[in-house]
Amino acid sequence: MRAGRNHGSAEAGPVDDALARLRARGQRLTPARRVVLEVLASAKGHLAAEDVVTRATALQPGLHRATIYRTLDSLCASDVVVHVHTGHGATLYHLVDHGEAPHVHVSCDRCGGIFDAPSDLLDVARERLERAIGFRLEPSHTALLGTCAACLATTKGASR
Amino acid sequence: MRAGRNHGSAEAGPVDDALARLRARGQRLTPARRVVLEVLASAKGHLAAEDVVTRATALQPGLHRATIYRTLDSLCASDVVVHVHTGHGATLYHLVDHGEAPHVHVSCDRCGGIFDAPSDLLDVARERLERAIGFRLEPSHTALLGTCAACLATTKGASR
DNA sequence: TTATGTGCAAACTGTTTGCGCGAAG
DNA sequence: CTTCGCGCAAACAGTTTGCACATAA
Repeated sequence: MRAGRNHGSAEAGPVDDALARLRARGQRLTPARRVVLEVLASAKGHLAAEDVVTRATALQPGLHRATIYRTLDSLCASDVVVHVHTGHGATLYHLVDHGEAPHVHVSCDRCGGIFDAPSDLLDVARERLERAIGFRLEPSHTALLGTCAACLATTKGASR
Repeated sequence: MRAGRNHGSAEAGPVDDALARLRARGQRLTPARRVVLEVLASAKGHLAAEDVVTRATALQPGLHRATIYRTLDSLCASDVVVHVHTGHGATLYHLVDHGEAPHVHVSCDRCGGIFDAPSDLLDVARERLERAIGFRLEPSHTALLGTCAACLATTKGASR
């Protein structure tokens, strides 16, 4: 019998799971946080703070921009949510899914698409940096930039 | 007899060298561009656009912010200057030094410091990405994030 | 009851844009 | 002379902050 998607705490769903971890941290359990977590959980992907604002205020009108930024901040501080810098303006957020392998993010310069890559993608680089200059690389904190396959195909033939 | 710093076009200095390449591109040769190139050349490092604004307007008062952003843009388009996204707000610019090996940038989350790493640091990652999802990685377009040796030392003992 | 989160308005950083004048080629 | 760059003001995106009030614990 394989565990399937049975991980984290007690099969309660990612939101309740996250809420539980928040409470364990001594954090307050507010409607705003619940909503933000729900948005992140249902998005199943990477959202910019502004996207979270849009979706969260749709679920709960009156919820303020600033609150959401602060909420995302505190959720990150509690390791319930992680953020990725993309190089293009917006920081992306997503729920930490226990049981899901952490991954590295890759972003296309042209279409802005975000792609997931295996978490060990930067293992070699990490070790080299550590050894060479004592730098501790945080592989999933930055999205790597480049051009995705689809965009490359679009430009096929044009050298530049 | 070794070439020493004798590279690029005719030992004219990086600025004139860049200006020559600009002209070759059919680009106009304006005071603003000259000044921006001088700032970048003398900085010998990575400058945020705002830093360039400060230094350039010091050299030539009246030079406008917007002009500098546009200038940096066009210099990048002409491959005379390159930019790096750091994840923290500001994009960094530096002159393309012919003869100098291109390098990857690494940035410390805590102190914001920028460090150079060998250009082949991401070779493995680049090949894996290409093979796996056809993604063409641009290794020097993003700064990798993490914690530098100095900042790690500062926190020595504190687990978090 | 009390520390902590929230709503609101406003500021702030980094960057872009439309417009008309001016200067490089 | 014509095209391209420049100065200016203004807007823009993304995010942060100070303050007073509300509320989870």
